[in-house]
Amino acid sequence: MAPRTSRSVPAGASAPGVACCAPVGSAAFDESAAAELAGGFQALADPVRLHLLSLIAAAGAPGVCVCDLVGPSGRSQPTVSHHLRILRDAGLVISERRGTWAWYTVVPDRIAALRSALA
Amino acid sequence: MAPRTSRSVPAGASAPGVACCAPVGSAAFDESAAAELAGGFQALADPVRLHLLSLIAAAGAPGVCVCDLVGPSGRSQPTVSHHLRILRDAGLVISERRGTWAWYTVVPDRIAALRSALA
DNA sequence: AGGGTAGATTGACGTTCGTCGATACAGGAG
DNA sequence: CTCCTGTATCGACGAACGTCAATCTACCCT
Repeated sequence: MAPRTSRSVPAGASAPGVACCAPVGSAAFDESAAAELAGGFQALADPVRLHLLSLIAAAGAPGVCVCDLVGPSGRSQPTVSHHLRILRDAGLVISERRGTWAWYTVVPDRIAALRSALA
Repeated sequence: MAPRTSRSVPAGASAPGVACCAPVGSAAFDESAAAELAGGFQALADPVRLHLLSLIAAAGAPGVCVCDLVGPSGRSQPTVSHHLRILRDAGLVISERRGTWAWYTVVPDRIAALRSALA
């Protein structure tokens, strides 16, 4: 029993031990929204990126120069650039060139969107 | 210049255009905390797991039977079991056997902890 | 123009991930 | 006890990830 397709035991579920499969009800969000959110969380799913993001966020409005991120991260400069690109592609930070240097700033709205998804 | 080790332009930084590297200040969190958080976010970094978690969360206190998760996820039963194990290892859900079936419930505190990390 | 530096890109390597089929492990039904 | 069903584990495979050395591009300074 329990026809393994979507819900089973539609209403009854009174017999003890046969009460499988409560009505899950709302399927929450669709598949594209899940992929969207997962992409955001995937950008956070790395200690180095989390560290970089915290450093950028702690700098506030002026942002942080990449030259101040390579050292604390303990990774090579290309690796830091790679992670910053992932954070930027995820919409969590934005980059701006000021002269020779590149400055990164957080996107609070994007972070808030991910936070609100964990309601 | 900019000795690429930790912060650069230690004091001077007076010449125009040489003002790189603002003081990042607080290093936010240490490395082990970053790994801890990253592990939590990594569990969320998959559309299937996000979908499963939303289904489990929508069920509330009674939880959800696995037999009701395989269908909506669109994945095979072993794959669903694999993802549920990852969610459980991350502390986001807990599993309980009721007779033949396994029921999953969310751990609100753990989710709240991840949400608060996105301050 | 020429030199020097900050940052991004490329290519390669080993590791981890997501997926499934096959199989093993429960626990109820007869 | 013996079937049967729901769930977890195992093994394997292709894809994606994190990392670095080497290289390239953009920009400032002289």
